[in-house]
Amino acid sequence: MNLRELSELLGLSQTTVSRALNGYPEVNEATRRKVQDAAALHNYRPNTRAQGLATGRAKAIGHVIPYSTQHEMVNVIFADFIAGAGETYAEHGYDLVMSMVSDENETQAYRDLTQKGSVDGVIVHGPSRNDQRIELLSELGLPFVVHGRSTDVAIEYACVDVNNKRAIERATKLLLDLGHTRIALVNGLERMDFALRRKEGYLSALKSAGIEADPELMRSSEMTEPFGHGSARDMLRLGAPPTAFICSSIVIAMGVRRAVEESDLKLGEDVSVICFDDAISYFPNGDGEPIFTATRSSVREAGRRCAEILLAKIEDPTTPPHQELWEAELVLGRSTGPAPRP
Amino acid sequence: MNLRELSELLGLSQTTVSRALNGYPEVNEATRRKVQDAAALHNYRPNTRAQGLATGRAKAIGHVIPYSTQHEMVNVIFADFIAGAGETYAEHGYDLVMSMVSDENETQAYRDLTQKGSVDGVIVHGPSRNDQRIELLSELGLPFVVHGRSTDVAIEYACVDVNNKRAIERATKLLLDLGHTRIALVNGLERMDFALRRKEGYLSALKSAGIEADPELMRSSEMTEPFGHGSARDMLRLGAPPTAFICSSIVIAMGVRRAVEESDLKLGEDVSVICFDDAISYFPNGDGEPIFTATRSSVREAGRRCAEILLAKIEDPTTPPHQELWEAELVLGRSTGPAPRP
DNA sequence: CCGCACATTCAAAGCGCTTTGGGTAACTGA
DNA sequence: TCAGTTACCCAAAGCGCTTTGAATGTGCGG
Repeated sequence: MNLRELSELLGLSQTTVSRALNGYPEVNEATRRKVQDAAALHNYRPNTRAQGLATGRAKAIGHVIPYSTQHEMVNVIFADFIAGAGETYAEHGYDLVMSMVSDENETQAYRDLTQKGSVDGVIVHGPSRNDQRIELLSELGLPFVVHGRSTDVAIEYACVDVNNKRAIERATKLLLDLGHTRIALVNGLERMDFALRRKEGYLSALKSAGIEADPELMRSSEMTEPFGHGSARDMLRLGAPPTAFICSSIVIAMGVRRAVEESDLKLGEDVSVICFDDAISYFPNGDGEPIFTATRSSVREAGRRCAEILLAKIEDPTTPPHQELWEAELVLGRSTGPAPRP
Repeated sequence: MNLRELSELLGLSQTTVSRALNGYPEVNEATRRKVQDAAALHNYRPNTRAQGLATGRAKAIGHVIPYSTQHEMVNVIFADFIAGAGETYAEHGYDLVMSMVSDENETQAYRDLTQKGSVDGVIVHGPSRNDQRIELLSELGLPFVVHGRSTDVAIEYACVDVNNKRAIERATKLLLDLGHTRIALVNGLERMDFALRRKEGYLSALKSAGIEADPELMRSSEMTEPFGHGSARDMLRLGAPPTAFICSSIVIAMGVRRAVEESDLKLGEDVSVICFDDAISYFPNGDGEPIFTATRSSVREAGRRCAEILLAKIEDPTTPPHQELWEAELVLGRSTGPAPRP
């Protein structure tokens, strides 16, 4: 059933039917009612492509996901973000289109997306320092919101980010206050902006305490469980092992915990762990009392918020770039305790 | 730059330009070259919506994701599946569109998708027993592939599934052979077809060994870490605790391990664990020797395969529904050992 | 030199929708 | 009664592409 058929059925023009359904005022309420009923009855839904072609809007938001053996973009965190954003899209009648592209084609992918007109805007994931995509997108004039931030970018852009530096600074401070001096940082890939900022926070807290950072206690990589495990295992074998770990993700923390337990050490006693908890739905940080002491900020909520900001920007392109910086809460769990006596 | 502009620029008709770019034979090779060069130079990309409207194909595959507080569809496993499917889509020039819908609207969502013509086909996720979506989709004539299977569905449909029953049957058998008799099953939601089949495998193996299933040793829920943890903790407190666990997911297994360690028991000695390992990229089952003994089947590979089958079906609608049943491999890790002497 | 086949190219219709720019009829006030 | 509104509805253009059907030019055998 398309518009023409429906209008013929009703003995009305396409114009009137279209207007009736889209809530325009210049149509009699009785007529509108009739049209709506008929539309519902025949399960009429306007063809998106035709509608898009006519209006110039795609009613869809793009998420460009580079795939490579280097870095897994489609991960646990991403999944939760998508879930949050997706709900918001749904509420506003937008679709989510994911474009997987091999890394080297990412730039082209944004160009294509704009040219092909298949989306009204995009979300930028996993910004690195001085991320080129931001400049590209503003140049292309495609509305976008960055999940995270990018240091050293001159342009004003919309984003939602957690105060990563502050969060990890506080976490480190807490461990220092508990008497720990050998504190390890098991971080995400340091070309990611969030990882850089977290490292800054870590370093800054150590510095304030007059402690020199030990390169042996800092690792960064893809945030998987085995990475956490391997890092902790190696570090715990050092001559002067750390008594505390800061992990950039709960997934890493789970790996660290495994290594701790394998070494017959007790979490929260012999070794303290604080992680950054993105409140991932499949890895809630315990059901009652949190397992890990953590800096917490819901990535799902971030997804929702990014979507809202982007949609607002699309509805009214004159809105200035909206930046939002969230403070993570520091919640106490069972994984931290005073530094063990030497 | 659109087709008209490009053709005017070249002094050719839109017809010729379109044909040149789409590889039709009735255009002079020299002309084609010129057109292609100009297109590349001006970064011309046909507008998807217009193209879709003209051809009747959307060049996009839909994934309908119900969101509810009941069940998290967008999870770790889903993310990896999407990654696999997405790569295949990309290779074939297809986009992936995700529609989030509240549960109760799922049926309508498929209807809408068909009507709106925004996708050429869909993937059905997480089929339950006698899943209504299958009938609906064949009725609607929208090509689809099911990831998993649905017991009690009369219609022939395309799917890619793992032999869940057989896999868990073998896993249970292994534990029985190792001398375990109190074997727990920590399963996914039993309205999911895969969970049902796994339970069948579990029960069938127990039965063959003449062991009666104990309801206290069977749990099923959303497959989160805390669920695994809680289940194992409770069961280990029983008068006759299990000496082995079968977990429907590596995520559950991680929770079980936590509970085991909290009880000061040793994994692979006091308690054995076998899990179903979907080879999720963020939770590889160890880097060298697997952590968990596991029945393994890559969900990402399944994503790829589902996509291929679906695209083939779309290219040639006459292809009969292709069903594919994979056997999971049973790989030995460090989490299993002989049953402890009582 | 003619007629025919073939190779190229083009104009125009159509995909299903929105929206512009009228129309027509009914209603208003003088 | 009549001009001026107002309310309602419509025909047609246009979004950017593909594709049908026709036109043009070219080369060939006769």
